[in-house]
Amino acid sequence: MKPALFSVLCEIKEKTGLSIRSSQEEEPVDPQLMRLDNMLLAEGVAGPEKGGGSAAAAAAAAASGGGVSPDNSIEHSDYRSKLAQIRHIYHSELEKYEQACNEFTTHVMNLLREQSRTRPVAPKEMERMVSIIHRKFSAIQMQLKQSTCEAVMILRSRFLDARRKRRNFSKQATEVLNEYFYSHLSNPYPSEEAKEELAKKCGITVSQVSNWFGNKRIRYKKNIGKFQEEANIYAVKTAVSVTQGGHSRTSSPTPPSSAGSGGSFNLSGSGDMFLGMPGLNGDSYSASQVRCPISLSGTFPNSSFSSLGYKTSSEASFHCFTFLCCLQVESLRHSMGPGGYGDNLGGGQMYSPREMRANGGWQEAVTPSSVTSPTEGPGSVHSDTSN
DNA sequence: TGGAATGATTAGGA
DNA sequence: TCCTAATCATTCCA
Repeated sequence: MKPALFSVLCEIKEKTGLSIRSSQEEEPVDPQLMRLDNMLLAEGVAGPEKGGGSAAAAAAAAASGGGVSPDNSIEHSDYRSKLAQIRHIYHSELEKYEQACNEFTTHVMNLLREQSRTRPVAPKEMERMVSIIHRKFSAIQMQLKQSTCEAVMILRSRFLDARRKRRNFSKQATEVLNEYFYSHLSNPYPSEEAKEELAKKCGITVSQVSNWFGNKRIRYKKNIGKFQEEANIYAVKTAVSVTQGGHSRTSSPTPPSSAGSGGSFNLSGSGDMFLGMPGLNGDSYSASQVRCPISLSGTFPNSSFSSLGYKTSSEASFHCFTFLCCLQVESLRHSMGPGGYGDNLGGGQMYSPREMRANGGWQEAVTPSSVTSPTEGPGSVHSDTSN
């Protein structure tokens, strides 16, 4: 009687909702769980340990776009160790979770088996019970994954924040950048090649060079007066370096189209601008170059002259002025003759359309005030032939 | 220690 | 993609 009753009960159970419910249990994989899994995999927390942390660190470094600083390796190792810590905690928690899940499932299965002696427990019912337990545990697993992801994100943001810490460029680097800036004041938009050259010379990245020029342009434009003295110093420096090292070139300047004028960027010589040889940007005489002899007297600290090898400011002024007179003649010669500056700029050696646009905007805002001399007279030179 | 200087980041535009 | 302009965050210096 008992077995017969048992089998009938089983049959009834089969026919009722149980079968329906079991079909409903075939749920698709949770998309959120998938996202978390993917993220943990990408961050190197889940999946194979090999290269995970370093790959993520490298990715973070690449994302920041910063240069290679000596501290980078320290920061990377710090990031890696923290990530490894998170990974370790995650895996140990995951292990605990799996263990608990298995233990609980076994426990419930045992209970059901025991109960099956007194009431009908179908295999499907057992399966259903197991899946319910697994679902409950997967919710916990999701929480674990979520908090792990959060931890990684926090670590990452901290790592990137730390990378924001800046170091001032070396004096020499700033000097090089300023030299370029003031010698190309009419168009302070270095080409890609010039940026690379500057970056190499300064020991910084190209993007840092771009940042520097971006900041410099803005700050110069905002406060031209403040930068006037600096501009003068660099103009004289450049003039001196050219006159002292290249008088022969001054007396017989290389035509703008000649080899070497546009192709290579020579910072130390900086002859590009003064010798009627456009630099990489096709620059000719810029505002700063023209301004040089105008505001020399009175505005220069004596130290800047002595450091350049002059005894007095008037000596430097004279030297510079004489030089610019030669320049002026050359300028006229080039602008009138075929293959002069017009040709050169038209050829657009290093001018990109963007640069031309930007240049226009720059000159509109900057050139008038910087070219205008406060002291009109014999020493006053208006030779902005770059326009 | 506060303000200036400066490198980096971000949003929006062309 | 590069630029400007604004802003942030850090470093430097009197």
